[in-house]
Amino acid sequence: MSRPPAPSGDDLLKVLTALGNPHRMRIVAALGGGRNYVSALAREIGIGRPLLHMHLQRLEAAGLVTGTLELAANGKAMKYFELTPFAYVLTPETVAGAALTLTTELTKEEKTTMKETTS
Amino acid sequence: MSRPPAPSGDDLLKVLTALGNPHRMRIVAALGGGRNYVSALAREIGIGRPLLHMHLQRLEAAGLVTGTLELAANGKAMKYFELTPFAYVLTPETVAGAALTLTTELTKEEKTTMKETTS
DNA sequence: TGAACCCGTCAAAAGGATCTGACACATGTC
DNA sequence: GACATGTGTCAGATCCTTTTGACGGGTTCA
Repeated sequence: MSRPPAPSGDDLLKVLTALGNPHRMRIVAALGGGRNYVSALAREIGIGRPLLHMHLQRLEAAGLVTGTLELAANGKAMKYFELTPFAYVLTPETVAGAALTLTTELTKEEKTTMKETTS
Repeated sequence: MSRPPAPSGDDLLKVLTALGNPHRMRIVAALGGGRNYVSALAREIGIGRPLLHMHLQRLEAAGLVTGTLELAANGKAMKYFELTPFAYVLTPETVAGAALTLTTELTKEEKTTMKETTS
């Protein structure tokens, strides 16, 4: 009876767009072997460091990985990333449930209204 | 012990990019209430018919929905879409496993090589 | 001081996804 | 025939994502 908590629509959307990319899937795979720092990861996967930086940001924003800036013994600052243990189930029901709480895709009128109201 | 079959990397990628879109999540939600035809769906969701057509194509290409062109009693041809019962589990392990079989993201050299070989 | 590492950010180019407004075709009804 | 319904497709505009190269900063070690 213990069911995983139903994610909000926006959260699930962030997770799906985060994982829906070959590079980011490979990053998850690479981090499966253990934590690693950015430059080493870039070499391992074979992409540039600024590019990897952006992908890691996206994964972290979705809550799938965690970055920690640490000072190594030699004094160098290194940012280690590791996997967050996540578990999402994708079925018509879970997707439909999440879709109900989506706040995205507002019409242009709604957007301008929100800007006016917020400002 | 019965484990859902591990999807290939390309398949999972298609599913993730298909579901990682607010409109398509809402389409899945709408089809959860039962099958429907394109024009009615477009009105229900509130988007244009050509746009919905494209989104349905993407969902069908990912194997999440199925379309059937039927002749209604009045002789009109109507395309009904319905949900395919799918179930994907997203964990670091499943993603990592799928990433190993990714064929996308070839380097430019590989791409040109394939073109030459294929032609 | 220069080299070799590490970190981050930025602007601009390139590519892909999304969206819209036409168009063409068919059918049944007023 | 005109109209409302359904189907599909297309070109072009637009927007978001991805990618690259060039910066800036920091630390150790020879």
